[in-house]
Amino acid sequence: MQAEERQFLIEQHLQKVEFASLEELSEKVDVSVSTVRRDLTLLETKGTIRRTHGGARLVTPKSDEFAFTARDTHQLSEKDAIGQAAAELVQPNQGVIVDAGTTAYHVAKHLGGKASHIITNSLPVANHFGSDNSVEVLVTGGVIYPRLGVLVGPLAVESLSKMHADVAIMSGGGITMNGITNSHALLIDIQRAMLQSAQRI
Amino acid sequence: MQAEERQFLIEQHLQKVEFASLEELSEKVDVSVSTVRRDLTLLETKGTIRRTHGGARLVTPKSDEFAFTARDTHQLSEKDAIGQAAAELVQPNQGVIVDAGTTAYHVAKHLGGKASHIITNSLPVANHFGSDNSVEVLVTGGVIYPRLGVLVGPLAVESLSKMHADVAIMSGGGITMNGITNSHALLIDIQRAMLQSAQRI
DNA sequence: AAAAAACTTGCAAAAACTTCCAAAAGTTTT
DNA sequence: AAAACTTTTGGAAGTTTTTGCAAGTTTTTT
Repeated sequence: MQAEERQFLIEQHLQKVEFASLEELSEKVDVSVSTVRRDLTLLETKGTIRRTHGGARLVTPKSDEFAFTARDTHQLSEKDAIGQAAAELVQPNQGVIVDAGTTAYHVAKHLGGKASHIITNSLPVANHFGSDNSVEVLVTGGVIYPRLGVLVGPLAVESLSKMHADVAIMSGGGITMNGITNSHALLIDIQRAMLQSAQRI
Repeated sequence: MQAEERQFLIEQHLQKVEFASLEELSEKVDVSVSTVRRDLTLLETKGTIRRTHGGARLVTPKSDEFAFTARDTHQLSEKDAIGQAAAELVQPNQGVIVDAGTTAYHVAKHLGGKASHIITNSLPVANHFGSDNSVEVLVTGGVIYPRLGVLVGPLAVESLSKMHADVAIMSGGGITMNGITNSHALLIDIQRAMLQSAQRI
């Protein structure tokens, strides 16, 4: 593979996952970490990415429109690690429901080329797969909950009840003795519907 | 094989794969690497290609991004003018259905703060109003038609049939003696549903 | 404050590039 | 049809670039 092609791949991969570790990239393009380092410094001077300790991240986050991505810059590498780990629980060619929420979003980023179809009520997730031909993305209907990019309301619940998936990736606001909780009332109806429609949560 | 034919093949191959190594090209056109090198320097002066270490790449990357926004850069000011004019046909606090398509998108941009609610199956339109509290945005469900960001399929049609709006902003692919036409078969069902659900088209 | 992980710098091996040359292929002249 | 000439091709020699590794330094974690 060519140096330029490699750099292009790195850049492209970062556009998808927003953050990537050196190891990850090294493995992805099959060269030593040293070379990836050199590529990253090069791409950095070009301005498209920014180097960080242990990896690199995109300079201009992909979907900046939603408040959720703004919150999202904290603990990015941790969330990314969670995302990667959770994505590994999904078997190839399974159908996956992806909840709205920052953590679920990070899981979704690692689902490209793995899941056969993805069901979501999250606009950021939908956007992320907008030009990815490898997965079929089903968007539930609904009204947009401003600033979060979540589709809510009867239409969302109703359409979810007609769908089915192998796995549902969901995130909760907190954990109590009685189970997982969430604060947004509108979201609860939807999460209930998701629980109904998936085999494994 | 002729030299010109060979160079044409190289160019054509690069148009497909964007990047190619010397080895790869040498094998493809069955000449030595030296000759490929010479061909590449020639093609480079011609301007269609750029040499790189170990190979060559296309000058004009047919790069990924939304086909939507790519198409969209052409005649931008004209489309914007159309958008503004069409948006003026909408009365304050009306409900508006917005079609997927670049022109309809430009109309939508002028609808903020005017329409009371917007119904759309276009992800770009949905994103545009994602953090706008002045309008309620209803997104139809459906599967994402890759690269265009349009929601299509039965769910999209079905959900549209349950909605109602005062105006529908729609765009067609062409105009014939028999009426307005559109090429994408999947989109036609949706447009029919939109026609049913709006008072004025 | 020590240990681990990640980074930088310098270096040697490997890969790729350029230049030059002789053989092969193609043209023109005799 | 042969001879003389031009162009193209493949390869060799020497130079430059790239790559992976090791030693030493800095940053992060425990």
